[in-house]
Amino acid sequence: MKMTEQASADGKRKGGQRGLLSLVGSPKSTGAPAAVSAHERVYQSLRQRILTGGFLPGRPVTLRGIATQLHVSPMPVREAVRRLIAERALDMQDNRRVSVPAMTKEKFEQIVFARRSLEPELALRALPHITVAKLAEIEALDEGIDRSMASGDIEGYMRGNYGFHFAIYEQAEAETLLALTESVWLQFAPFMRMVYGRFGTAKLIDQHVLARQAIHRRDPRMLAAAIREDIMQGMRFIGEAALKNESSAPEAPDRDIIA
Amino acid sequence: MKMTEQASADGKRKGGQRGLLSLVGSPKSTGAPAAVSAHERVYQSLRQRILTGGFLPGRPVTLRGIATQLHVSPMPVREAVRRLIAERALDMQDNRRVSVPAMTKEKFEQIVFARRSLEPELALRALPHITVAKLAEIEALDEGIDRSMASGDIEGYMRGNYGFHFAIYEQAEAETLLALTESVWLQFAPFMRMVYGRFGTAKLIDQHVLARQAIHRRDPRMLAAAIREDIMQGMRFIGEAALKNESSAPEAPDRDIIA
DNA sequence: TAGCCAGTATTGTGATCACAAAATTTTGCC
DNA sequence: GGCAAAATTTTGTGATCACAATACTGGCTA
Repeated sequence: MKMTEQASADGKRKGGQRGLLSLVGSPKSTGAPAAVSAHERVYQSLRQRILTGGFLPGRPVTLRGIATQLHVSPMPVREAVRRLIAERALDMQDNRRVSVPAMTKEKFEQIVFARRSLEPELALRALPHITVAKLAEIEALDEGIDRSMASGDIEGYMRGNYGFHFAIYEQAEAETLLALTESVWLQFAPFMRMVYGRFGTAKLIDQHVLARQAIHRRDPRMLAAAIREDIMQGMRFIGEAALKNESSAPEAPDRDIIA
Repeated sequence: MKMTEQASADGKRKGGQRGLLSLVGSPKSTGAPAAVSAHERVYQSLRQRILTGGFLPGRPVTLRGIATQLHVSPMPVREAVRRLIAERALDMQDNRRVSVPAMTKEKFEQIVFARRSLEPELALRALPHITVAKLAEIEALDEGIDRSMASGDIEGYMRGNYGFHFAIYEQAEAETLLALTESVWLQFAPFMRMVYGRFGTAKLIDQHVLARQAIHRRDPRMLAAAIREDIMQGMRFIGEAALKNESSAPEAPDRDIIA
């Protein structure tokens, strides 16, 4: 964990400088060229990193550390981190230490429930709006996933999997439900990454083919079932794998959840 | 609910001062006496105000304005507002103008779906953990609601209604699902308030009695049904009332309440 | 060797300043 | 009088500083 190219570490600088750090984060969905704020770029960058498992749960994430890595002052980092804490992607302990929270059995089970409640519905709502061009995009994404699985590229797999699901869900025109689902994904992605890191992606089966077929046939019932099945299969794999070595969690000091 | 003892409104102050303004916000659930940060107090204050409909949708909420009202610098307000934006309780337009977002038909429908998906489940999970003492609390809350309804105290009604539901849901020991639900409530509360402001609370029927009976009888099925029914009845009332004068909202008078 | 304790470095928090983009008000012109 | 353009104020954003609380490190004692 080292930081290349320290900038802005020098002395006096006047406020309001923008436009540095031009190629860090890509906006979540649209390709808007508009000038986004620094904290938005920081947010997107951290978000991407969380979704691909770039943070080890429990390992502290410091404002100044991120700031230096991203060549900004601590200020925009504070706002981005605060936002991610609100989305429950990050967690601040009473130490004031910020980190990706550890997974617990209870939390995991709630996440599965939330996914099952929300995602099939999103897919259902999306179906009528998925154009053939969009379907082609989705299929390309899925083939990328297969390549990542074969080559053991965990980060690529996770990015692809997220992309696949949300390429569908985003068509639902249901921002409110989508936002809830995004929060849920942010909460389990780091854990998913840890499990894959330990057990590899080789044993994974691509459950997306059924969903692709369902979209192609415009079959709502089949699509909802496929998504539901994908969730259950994937989460069961992760859950079981994690249970396997419940034994020696190096530093999992039985954190019960205090509001 | 006003803020006595203005502090820190004077000029120059060095950084890092805590502990002024000690009795503004009450923590969300626990009665922890710990020293909470300023932005936490600001957050709780804004949150309470949003949940009781203290902000008019669309009316801009300025950082410095809130800061002055709450006797803090703009800094903790920034963090609190950022957090509420992440929870979708507030919204920032591309003008950078922050306000409570307006309700749309689509958003409303998604909120109803989310509530139906999450809240009966929370009640179900809560049931085994509700002690008789807790039930007494819940019933007292409900009786407070009746009084508020009768006297037309909209803010009291809304606070009571929130209290009633979350007194139950908090017993579910399901923080993850609870957080999702809280975000949903933050999104429809201001709209709810607007509708009640126009049509009053007199026509409301207290649907909570069934839930109270279900808890008393320890009947899970009945409890889930009662919650579901409460959601549907309440949301239908609001939805229909709002449809009635789809025309134009006649710019309600200036209300400046500090939670 | 293990345990503790002081000293140091690091971290989050809050305040304040500077600046650009908006919004708002005032002015100027027909 | 009406309205566009200019001047002013307000607002969000980012940087920097100060400070208390926490984490870390080294050396010391038993």
